[in-house]
Amino acid sequence: MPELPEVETTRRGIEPHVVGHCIRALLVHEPRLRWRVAADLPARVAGQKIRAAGRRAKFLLLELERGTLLLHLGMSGNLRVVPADAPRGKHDHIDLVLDSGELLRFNDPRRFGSLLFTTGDPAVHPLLAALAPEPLGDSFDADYLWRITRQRRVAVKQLIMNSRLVVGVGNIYASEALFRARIRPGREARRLSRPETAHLVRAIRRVLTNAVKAGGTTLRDYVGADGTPGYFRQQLDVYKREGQPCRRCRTPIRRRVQGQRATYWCPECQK
DNA sequence: ATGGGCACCTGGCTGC
DNA sequence: TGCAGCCAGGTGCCCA
Repeated sequence: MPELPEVETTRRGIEPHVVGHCIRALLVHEPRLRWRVAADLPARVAGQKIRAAGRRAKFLLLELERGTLLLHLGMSGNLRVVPADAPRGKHDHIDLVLDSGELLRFNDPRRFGSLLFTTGDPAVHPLLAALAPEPLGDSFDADYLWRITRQRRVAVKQLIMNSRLVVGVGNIYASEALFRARIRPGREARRLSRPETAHLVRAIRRVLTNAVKAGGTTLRDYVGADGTPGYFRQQLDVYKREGQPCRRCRTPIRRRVQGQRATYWCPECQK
């Protein structure tokens, strides 16, 4: 699913439809998500105004007057703004009914997503507290990546997908960023040179930024808040391109499984 | 502390 | 056509 660019695209899409609006009702048609939706959640949020729509890592944060809704899209989730009378489809699990006549509709075939609520500071919520810096924020720089890679023997691809080290980078953009940085995904993290850590930081930031500009990557389930797909797929250099020629050197792109996830790279360009 | 593997769930696609 | 098997954008948890 949804990695940082898809979540950010969703956030930008829903923001103008929700901020300043009041929640009329929360309809939970299927509470069995990654974590069961609390039975008292509808009563707790009904009547509250949505103050802001934020994001932390891959979580969408809807800040209410008293508390914050934490929504995660999992692997296959999407959030759309639809008219209140739009017919429900398969896997439409949750509707947030707004006073505008629209609703936020959460659809998630695999139900790996989640909807949680906290009345405290969301930053200290157990699921957010241990999260690493944002890859597009100031604290994610070459010094930081250099420091956290020094003692680690894990493959660099697995390292950049570890949300305790850097958030937002999922399986697609990990492969893409490493191609851009010309680093092989299987390299031990501690073997990266100082210049390579700088290249990798720049590559991660550039790939994520470009993907946000394109509205994210749609492989199957993902659509933005207005129902349109993301267009970054056509810009992918390696992901899902096994056997196809590298866009730089024409060498066939390779695929292997690393940490139970598919990894793609160019054996010629990446060292 | 680090790292590996499993689990959670549904559905699309491939190949026999 | 049917069906088994594999694959998929995430990540918490358990174990070594």
